[in-house]
Amino acid sequence: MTDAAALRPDTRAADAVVRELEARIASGALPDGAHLPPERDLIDTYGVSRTVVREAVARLASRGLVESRPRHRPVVRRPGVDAALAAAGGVVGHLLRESGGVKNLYDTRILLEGALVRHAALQARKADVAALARALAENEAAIPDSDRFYATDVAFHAVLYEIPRNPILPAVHKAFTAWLAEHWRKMPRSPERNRVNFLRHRDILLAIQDRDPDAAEAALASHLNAAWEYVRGTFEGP
Amino acid sequence: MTDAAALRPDTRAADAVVRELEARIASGALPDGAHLPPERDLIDTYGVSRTVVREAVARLASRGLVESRPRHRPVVRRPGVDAALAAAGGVVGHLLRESGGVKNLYDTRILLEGALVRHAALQARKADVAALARALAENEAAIPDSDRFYATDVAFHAVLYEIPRNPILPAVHKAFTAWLAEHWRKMPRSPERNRVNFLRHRDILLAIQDRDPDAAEAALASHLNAAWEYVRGTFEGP
DNA sequence: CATCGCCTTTGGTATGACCAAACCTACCTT
DNA sequence: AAGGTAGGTTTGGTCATACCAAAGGCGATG
Repeated sequence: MTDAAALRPDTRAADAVVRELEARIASGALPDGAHLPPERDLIDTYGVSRTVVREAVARLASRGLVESRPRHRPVVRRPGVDAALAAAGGVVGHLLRESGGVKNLYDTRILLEGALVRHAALQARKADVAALARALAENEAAIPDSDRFYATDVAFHAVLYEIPRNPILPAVHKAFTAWLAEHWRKMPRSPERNRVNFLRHRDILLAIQDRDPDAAEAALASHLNAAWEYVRGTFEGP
Repeated sequence: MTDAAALRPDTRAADAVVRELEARIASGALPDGAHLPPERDLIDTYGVSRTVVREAVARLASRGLVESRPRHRPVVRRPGVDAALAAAGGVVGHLLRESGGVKNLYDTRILLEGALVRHAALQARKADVAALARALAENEAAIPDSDRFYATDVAFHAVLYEIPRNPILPAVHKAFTAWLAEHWRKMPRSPERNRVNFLRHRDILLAIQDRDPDAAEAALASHLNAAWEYVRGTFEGP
């Protein structure tokens, strides 16, 4: 049965199994949430050794197609945008340790989020503005509690990523916050500081309500740049 | 995200080896380009079985920290932004097959690239404008040859991603073009069509030279949206 | 009916063996 | 001496088997 692999220059038998399982997942034969057959079943299904099966499953797991917890059956996960970014996450962790890595990632975020607020200012529907207002209200209510404030802060920005209704964007936001969270936790927090950030958020919302993309972008840039100044000392010099 | 599993302690011996090797790579003890010690050496270095060593190496490979060709010694690759996006690439391939996947990715590109041309209009240095002009000239020269035109087209856009001097952005561009290339190849090409695209590129450059971000963004959006209309029929209906 | 404990299943690891490709070295040819 | 070549050695890929420990199912028990 391994002869199927012999046709391709695939010297690795595991790749053949990966493709088989990939196809079974894509075709729905292995629906999302189901768990993979036991390794010992796959052995005689594909006529390969357990070594190969295990390597194949490991590859699927690393690509986010299955989720394998230590002593459990791997669970099929139809690939989502999250999975793609989670796959990238491993390397990103290293990149952030390199000099300037955090800054580069943060700058990228500013660039993208700037475009988002412009988009919001031009395209946001009533419901979007309402969602922003709601998030802002919760943000204000959380000013005394720094932990809760951080959560509502993230939530406010998250709304911006949802407005274009492109599923890639919320996933990118989740990835950004996850990757940067470690550093942001070190940032000194206080109700006064929270209030400043809340006011910036309010400025952004007001500019969006005014349908003024330039003002919205400016408010956002000033907000994010200020936050950067506040945490930069955590990793690098001047 | 899926890091919920990260809460649990590593019951896997392989993960320990992964961390060891990761550290050796990050510390430079295993410099970029060097190859990993033979599996049989790692066995007694870490006192584990070959099974574990092999699984560990496979994990490193899937994270892009080492590059393992079938019958060769794995080569250490210090992680770069490319590696991160390459890791995501496997899943993205599946996403693009889903309905609307290509559109979502392309919209994200438009959003980001719109921000880039705005940035360019406001911040581009003389050298950047010169690079754009050079890329544009090559683009024009390639109008009769559709293959070469495609290459110079990509190169022109690439310059936009280089202007902010943030290494993440060129990598993102490479990823975008790689992921979308498959579909773009199906687009009908012709010198007339090439000329239209060249003119759009020229509009973008002119707007940047005029330091007019709104015009630059408008030109880019119109350019990319037109391209989309041209290829949409390839995957989905109206 | 809920609970507890045993037994089976199943993933994680360890050995040891074999093959084929890649690598290296020493020898031979020119 | 330079170049190429044959043979042995290294090394990754695969297989088979065995054992362990945790997870899950099943039945006995209170």
